[in-house]
Amino acid sequence: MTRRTREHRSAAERREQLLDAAVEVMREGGIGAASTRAVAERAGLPQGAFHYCFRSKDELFAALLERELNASLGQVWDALAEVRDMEASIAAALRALLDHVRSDPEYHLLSAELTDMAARTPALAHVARREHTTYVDHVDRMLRRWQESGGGRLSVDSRALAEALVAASIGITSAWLSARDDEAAHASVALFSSALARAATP
Amino acid sequence: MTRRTREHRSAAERREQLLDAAVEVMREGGIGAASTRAVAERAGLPQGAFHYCFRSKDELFAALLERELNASLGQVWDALAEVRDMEASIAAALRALLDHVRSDPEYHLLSAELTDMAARTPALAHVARREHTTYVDHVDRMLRRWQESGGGRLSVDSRALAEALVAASIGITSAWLSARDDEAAHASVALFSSALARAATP
DNA sequence: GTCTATACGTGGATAGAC
DNA sequence: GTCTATCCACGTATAGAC
Repeated sequence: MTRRTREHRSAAERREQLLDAAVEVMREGGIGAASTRAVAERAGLPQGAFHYCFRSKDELFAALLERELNASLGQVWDALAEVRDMEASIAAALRALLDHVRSDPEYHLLSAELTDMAARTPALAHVARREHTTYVDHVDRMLRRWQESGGGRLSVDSRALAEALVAASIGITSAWLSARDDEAAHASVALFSSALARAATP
Repeated sequence: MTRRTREHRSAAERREQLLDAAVEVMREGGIGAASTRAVAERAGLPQGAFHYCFRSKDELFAALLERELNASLGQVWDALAEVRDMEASIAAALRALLDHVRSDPEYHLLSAELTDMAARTPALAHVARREHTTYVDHVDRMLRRWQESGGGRLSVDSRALAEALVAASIGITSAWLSARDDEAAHASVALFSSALARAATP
């Protein structure tokens, strides 16, 4: 006497369920692996369910970008505001990020793929843009907080430094994902921390 | 009296023709758009032609990676060896790279996508790795040439600096592709040039 | 070598029963 | 809201004619 019908769930819940499933599938096989069938099956739903949660596959991608790209990688930068020594705090942030990437490469590979896709798709380009701006804003805020709470004074524009820190973190991440060279990555972290901290503080 | 049969070309030529077509198609629609049909059609060949030039689509991807990822972006770094002022020469290289990206964003978007794909695919991961290493090697060589030809002495390991320069260039490129913010990109170029040059020379 | 035709699978999306 | 069945377009690959 198995139950033939599924629990009744709200559309919103179903959407989340499908988005989670989409991430799982994509982590393993990239964006290309995320067919509506594969995603629905992973979510434990029949394929038809897909289309009363999302009008189309494109709609799922849009929702996914909104949800995932804003996923808080930001917190690795929070230490910036707290530690007094700029070099040490940059190094800590970059190392934390690198640890995160090394512990979950598939996710970061996916994240890169999603960013690419957003940048290429006219209808989604604004998401890529906004996400990047938000990220830089956050780092900028941490830098200004550090300054205001008496850590010291920056000799460069805080936003320019934030932009460079974000670029450095993307570069280190992406280099590691290609080469998987721990030593090289740590050397880059050290060099960037020392160089940027010295350039940014008097 | 139109000709019914096509010129007879060597398999090698056909392969190049298909690879060129694949790049064109992918520039416009990303990797996903490159079906064997689309590629063959773009090359002006019947779809069946695909399979006596490449055993499978995977084989085309492998060939494409070998050909495109080694495509010489390297030359933008050649100035490193020639200019005496380290900060100026780093800035020149990064600016040249940025100009290249701005003049052909689709190609660089594709390049990023190909790198991602290579990193994710076990059978191709070594290509991603080798390509990155080759790139860093090249920058490293330029730095040592600069040193040997009397430009000055580096106070850091040349390879570590090369690694950081490559990471910086990837980060700046990728940030620009997402945000399309010229001002931010130029600010990053300036900051990296000044910070890294000062850290690397006594 | 070159091309046509075709087999066969997969994917997105819909109609309509429950 | 939930699910099944199905349509149709597209994708890869192959067989075999020329």
